[in-house]
Amino acid sequence: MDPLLYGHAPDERLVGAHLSGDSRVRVYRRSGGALHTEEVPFFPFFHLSDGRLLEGFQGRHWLKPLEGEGYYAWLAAFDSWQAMWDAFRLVSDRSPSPRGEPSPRPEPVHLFTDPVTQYLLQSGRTMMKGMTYADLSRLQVDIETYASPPHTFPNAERPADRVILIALSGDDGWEQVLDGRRMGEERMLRELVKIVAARDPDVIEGHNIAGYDLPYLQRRADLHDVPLAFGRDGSLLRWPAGRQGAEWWLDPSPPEIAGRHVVDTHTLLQSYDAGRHELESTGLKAAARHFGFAAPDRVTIDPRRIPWHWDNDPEPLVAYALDDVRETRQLADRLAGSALHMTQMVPFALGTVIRTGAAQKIEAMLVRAYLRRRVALPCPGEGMQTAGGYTDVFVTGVVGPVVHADVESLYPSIMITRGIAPASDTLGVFGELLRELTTLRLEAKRSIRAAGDPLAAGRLDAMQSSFKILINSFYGYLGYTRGLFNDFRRADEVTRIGQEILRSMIRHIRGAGGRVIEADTDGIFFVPPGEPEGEAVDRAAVGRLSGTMPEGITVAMSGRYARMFSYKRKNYALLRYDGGIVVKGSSLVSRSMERFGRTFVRGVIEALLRDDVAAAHDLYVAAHRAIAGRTLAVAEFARRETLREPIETYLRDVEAGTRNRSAAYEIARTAARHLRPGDTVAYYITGNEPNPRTFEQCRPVEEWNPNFPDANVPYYLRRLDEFAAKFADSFEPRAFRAVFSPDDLFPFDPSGIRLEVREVTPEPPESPAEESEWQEE
DNA sequence: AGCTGTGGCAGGGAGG
DNA sequence: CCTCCCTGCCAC
Repeated sequence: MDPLLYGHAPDERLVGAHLSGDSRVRVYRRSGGALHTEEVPFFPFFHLSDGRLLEGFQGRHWLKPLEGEGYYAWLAAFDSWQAMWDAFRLVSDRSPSPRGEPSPRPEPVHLFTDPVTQYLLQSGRTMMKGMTYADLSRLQVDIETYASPPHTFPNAERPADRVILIALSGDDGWEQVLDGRRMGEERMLRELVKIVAARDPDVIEGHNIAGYDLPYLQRRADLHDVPLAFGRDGSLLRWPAGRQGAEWWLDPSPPEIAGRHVVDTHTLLQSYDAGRHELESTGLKAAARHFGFAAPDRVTIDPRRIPWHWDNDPEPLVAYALDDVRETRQLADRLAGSALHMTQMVPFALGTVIRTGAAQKIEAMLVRAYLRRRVALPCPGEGMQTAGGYTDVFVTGVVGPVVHADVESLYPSIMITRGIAPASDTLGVFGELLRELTTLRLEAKRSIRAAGDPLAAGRLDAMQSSFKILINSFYGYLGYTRGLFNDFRRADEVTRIGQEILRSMIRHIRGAGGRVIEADTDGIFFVPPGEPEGEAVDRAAVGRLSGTMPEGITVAMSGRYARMFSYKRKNYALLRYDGGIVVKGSSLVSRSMERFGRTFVRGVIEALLRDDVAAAHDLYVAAHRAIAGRTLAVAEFARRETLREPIETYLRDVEAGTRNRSAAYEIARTAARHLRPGDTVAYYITGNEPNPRTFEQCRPVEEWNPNFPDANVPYYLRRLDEFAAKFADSFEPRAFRAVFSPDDLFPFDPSGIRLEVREVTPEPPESPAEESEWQEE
C-alpha cells in the first residue's frame, strides 16, 4: 500500500476515534466481531508562520522549525486541546486585522480544527483499512413527529409537537420501534440513549438526520433535561458552532458523536445526483424507487396527515417508519462505498469524508506528506485563475447522425504529461499522488472486468470512483483560492493547453470532412463525412483523430446518436439509436422552469428530432388551451426555486440596494415556517398583465385555491411563447408562426414545412491580443 | 472552522 | 425600448 495514499500505519481496522481527556485519543479497532479500544498519546498542533508569535505563551508547548522555504515554517504542538486554542487566540491577537477588514492574508496560523483529523495526520493512520461497508456496525434512525395545529410543519419548540415514534434498525436485521403510545416522550428519549449504548454502532445513519431528526431530538431532550449521551465515551452530541456565510448551509452539518460517524443519506444522495439529475427528488421514497429497493407494499403517508393518523389510526405509522429505516439502510449500502474507500486514504473520519469536498482531501494528503518529512508548508497564493475551457457552437438546428468524441481525462492527462504541478510543492507530492491515483484507477477498472462476483465488482467500482473523484479535482485544486498549494498560473496553463487540444481536434475533424456542431471543454459533437456508416467506421475515424493528438492524450468515441438538436452553447438534445432522448442545458431543462414549460420544450424537441412538426403544433395548442382555459394544475405553472441565502441577508442586501427584490425571497419572508438556505419555495404569478413585477404579484402555491383560480393568464401565455421562441431558428418565420399558433380554425398542415439548420459563426474575441489567433482559424 | 474551477443561458429589476 | 447587473441553474 502506498503510504502517500493510505497513510503510514500498517493495515488495521480502525473504526472510530475521539479526544479523550486533554492530550490523548481513544481509538476503536474491530477485529473479527470484537471491538478493541486503546488510548494513545496525541499532541494537538498547528502550523505557524513565525515562531516568535508564540513568545511568552504560558501553556506547555513544543516549537519545531521546519525545513524548506515554505511560509508556515514552524510546527507548534501542545499538551492539551485547550492549550492549542489558547495559543491560536494569542497568535491571532498578535497579528490583528484592521477594523472591519477580514483577517490578514495569509493567516499566521494554519489549523485543522477537528481533533480526529489532527490525530490521523499526526499518526499517519487512516480509518477502516481493508473494510467494506458491511463490516461496520450500523444503526438507522427515523423519527415521526406530531404537528399541532395539523398541516403545519412540526416545530420542536411547540410543546405539543412531540416525537411520537422512533424507528430503529441495524445492519444485522434487528429492528425496534419506540412507541409514544406506550411511553412518554421523555422515556422514549432515555430508551434511545440506552439502545445506542447497547448496540454501540460505529455509524449512525438517517435520511436528513443532520437537518431534521437529530436537531429535533436535541430540542426535545433539552426540554425534558434528558442528556443525549450518544458518544462512545458517554458524551453528548457536539453541535457545530453557529455558521455564517452561504453555500455550505445548503447541507446542514450533523453534530459530532464521539467515536462514531454520522452518515446522512440525504447528503450522500445529493452528491450522487449532482450533475446527474436522474432523481425526481432527493426524498427517501424517490430514491428507493430509483434504485429499485422500494418494498412493493410500501406504506406511504402524507406527512401532513401524520397527526390525524396518530389520533385515529396509528398502526400504519409504525409500518411507515420501519419502511423508512429499512430504505435508509439500503440507500447507505448503495451510496456509501466510495466514501468508505476514501476514508482509507484520507486522514478524515467517514462523516468528514462525506461532507468535505475533494480539494480538502487532496490538501490533507499533501499536508500529511509534508508533516511526515518535517517540511514547511506554503501559504495560498494571491490572485485568481483567469482562463477556463473552450466552448462554442457552430451549427444550430436539427442535424444528424452525430458522433461525440471526447478526450479521456483531459486536465489530468495534461497535468501528467506536461508535469504541471504547483510551484510551491517542493517535494513533488502533488504529481506523485496524481500519477499513483491514475495508475490505481486503471488497475481497479481492469480488475472490475476480471471480477467474477458482483460483490467484488461493486467494491472495486467504489474504489475506482473514489480515485476518479480525486483525480478530477487536482486541476480544481490548482485554482482553489484557499488552497495552501494553489497555483493560478499553472491552472491557466492547463486550461490553455486544453483549449489548444480542442481547437486542434476541430481542425482535424473539419480536415477529414466532418461537420463540427458543438464543442465544450473536452468533447466535440460532429456529423461524420459522407453517407452514414456503422459504428465501427465512426470508431475508426475517432481512432485516427486520436492518433493526431500529442503523447498521452487519447480521444475516444463516447457516443453515437441518430440526431441532435443543437440550440446554444452547452444546450442541446440527442436522439439515441434506441429511441431515447437526452436533453442538456439550463435553457432547455432547468428545475426553475415551470413544469408545463419543461414538458412543452421537451415534447417539441422530441417532435422535431422525430420529424413530426404536427406533434409540435399539437403541443402548443394543448398548452395554450390549458392556460387560457385555466385547466392547468397549480403544480404545472408554479415556479420552484431554492433559497441560497438566509432571508436576513437578502433583506439586508435589498436595503443596501446591492440586490433586487425577487419573488422567491418575498414568498419566503411570509412563509409559515422560517425558511433557510437549501429550502425551496414554490409560487405562481397573479394579476392580469403580461409583464408584471413578479415580486409583487406572486403567491405561494399553498394559497392556491382551485375554486378561485387567480393565475395570471396573459403572463403564462407569454411564458409559453417564450418557450416556443427557443425553436424560432429552426423554422422560416412564417412556418414558425403557423406551428406555434393557437389558431385552429383550419386544420394545421405540416406539409411543406422544413426544419432549418443554421451555421453560426463564432464571434471574434474582443481583446486585440487574441486577434491574430482568431484570424488563423 | 469547515467553501475545487470557468463558461454560459435565462429571467428579472433598475435606470437610462 | 435598451443595457447593466444580479441570481439560479446547468455543462464540463
